[in-house]
Amino acid sequence: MYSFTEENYLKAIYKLSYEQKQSETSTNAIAEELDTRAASVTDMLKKLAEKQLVNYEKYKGVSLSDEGKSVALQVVRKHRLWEVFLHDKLDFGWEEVHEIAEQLEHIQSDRLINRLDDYLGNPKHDPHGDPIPDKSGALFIENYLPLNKVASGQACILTGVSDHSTSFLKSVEKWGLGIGTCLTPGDKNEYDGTLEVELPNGEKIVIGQKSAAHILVKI
Amino acid sequence: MYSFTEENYLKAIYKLSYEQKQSETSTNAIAEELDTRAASVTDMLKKLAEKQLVNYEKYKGVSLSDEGKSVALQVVRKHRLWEVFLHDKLDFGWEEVHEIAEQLEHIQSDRLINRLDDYLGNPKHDPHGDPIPDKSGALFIENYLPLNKVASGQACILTGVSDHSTSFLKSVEKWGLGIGTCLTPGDKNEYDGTLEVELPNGEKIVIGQKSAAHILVKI
DNA sequence: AAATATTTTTAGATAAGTCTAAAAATAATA
DNA sequence: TATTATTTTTAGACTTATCTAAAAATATTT
Ligand SMILES: [Mn+2]
Ligand SMILES: [Mn+2]
Ligand SMILES: [Mn+2]
Ligand SMILES: [Mn+2]
Repeated sequence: MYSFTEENYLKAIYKLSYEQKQSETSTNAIAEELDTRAASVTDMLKKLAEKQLVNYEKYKGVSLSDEGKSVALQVVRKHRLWEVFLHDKLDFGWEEVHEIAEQLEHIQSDRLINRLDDYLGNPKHDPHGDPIPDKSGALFIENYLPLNKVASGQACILTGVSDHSTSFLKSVEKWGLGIGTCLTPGDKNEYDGTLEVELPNGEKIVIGQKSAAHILVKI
Repeated sequence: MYSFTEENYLKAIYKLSYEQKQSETSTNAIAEELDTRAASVTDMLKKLAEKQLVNYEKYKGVSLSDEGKSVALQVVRKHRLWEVFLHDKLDFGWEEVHEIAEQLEHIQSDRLINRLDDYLGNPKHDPHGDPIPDKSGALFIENYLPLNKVASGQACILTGVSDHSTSFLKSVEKWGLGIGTCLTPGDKNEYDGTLEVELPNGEKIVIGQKSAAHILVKI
């Protein structure tokens, strides 16, 4: 239906709008997200507007139309379900699944993705804790809290990460943390920003401010 | 490494060479196999020759180089392993798997395909009975016999099909046949070419000459 | 061998997606 | 407000893959 490239643009616009918490996003932001040039983005935005997938006015930013958002959510659904498959069935680490899912998310077959969903047991989250849209594109959004906002002594559960880079995911794993781990933040070093965190086994680890901001938890 | 399109051309040349039992194949045959025009094929053959993937001389046909054959076999491996996944794990019928595998065969990740292979239990054949090349591209070719060449009364086992069209596969299924079914050909009607075949439960079915030629068996 | 038919290749165009460099619009600063 | 900086768009070119129509080469008939 829509090309590989069109799907990637729609997904990028969706992601940026979501992260920036506003429906409009900019040409430059899209270019950076897709590792391409602003001129290429402008060209594509014109095509997407032509096809009514985005609302676009020159110099005034762009937002997804209903149809565009629906396509983007289907791509996100496919991406996250394939990540679950790679992680749960093929034993790939959570730092490895994203790259392969970037390719698999473009396979066109509703029947395939719905059967995969069933085969995986209709998971609600991907290996990074991100929610998986259902068949109709509905997404249940939970407001998770970054660990650095949690009060000292307040026990909480790791539910996701907001940085998917390999280096960050590997260090989270090295600390012995993963989705579902119970954490209790302790003392914060006001000088260098590091945070002490207690694990269920009583062990205490120290993590930097930046890491604490990308570890999402629920209380 | 190689584009979607390049992979499809290499696979087509491999398939035609294999079917025609000679390494050389023609521009027109490739055009028909890929549902494109002869002029497009000529253009692509020049590019593939440039990249040393095929041996090509104007007006003299084309054959795969060692590297080209290796790429083609990897694509075939991926195609057939994905067909097994779709059939065995996601319960797709053998008439449905090919179309989806045409997309999945282009996913680039050696680690993925090798893990998938292990996950599926290193199958030797796809749902149509076709052999699956191993990691190194080695293919164990068995000489199966079309059912119409089997002597009357000689029991044999269905091991594959040489036509993958939906209509044929559906009719084979309707007769209650599948990979592994034991068959005993009986009387052949010399007038209309139909063949009587006995099944393990004693039931007798009648199939046409064309179908009998596309049902492969071993004795 | 000459005429005809078929196959294959070339020539020139088109579409999708990308790029650089320059121009235009908008935003920030003095 | 005028100047400067940043962002965005246009203009024109390039790549990959495709097409039609015409020319060239090869194969088949008479
Ligand atoms: Mn991902
Ligand atoms: Mn994810
Ligand atoms: Mn197939
Ligand atoms: Mn097959």
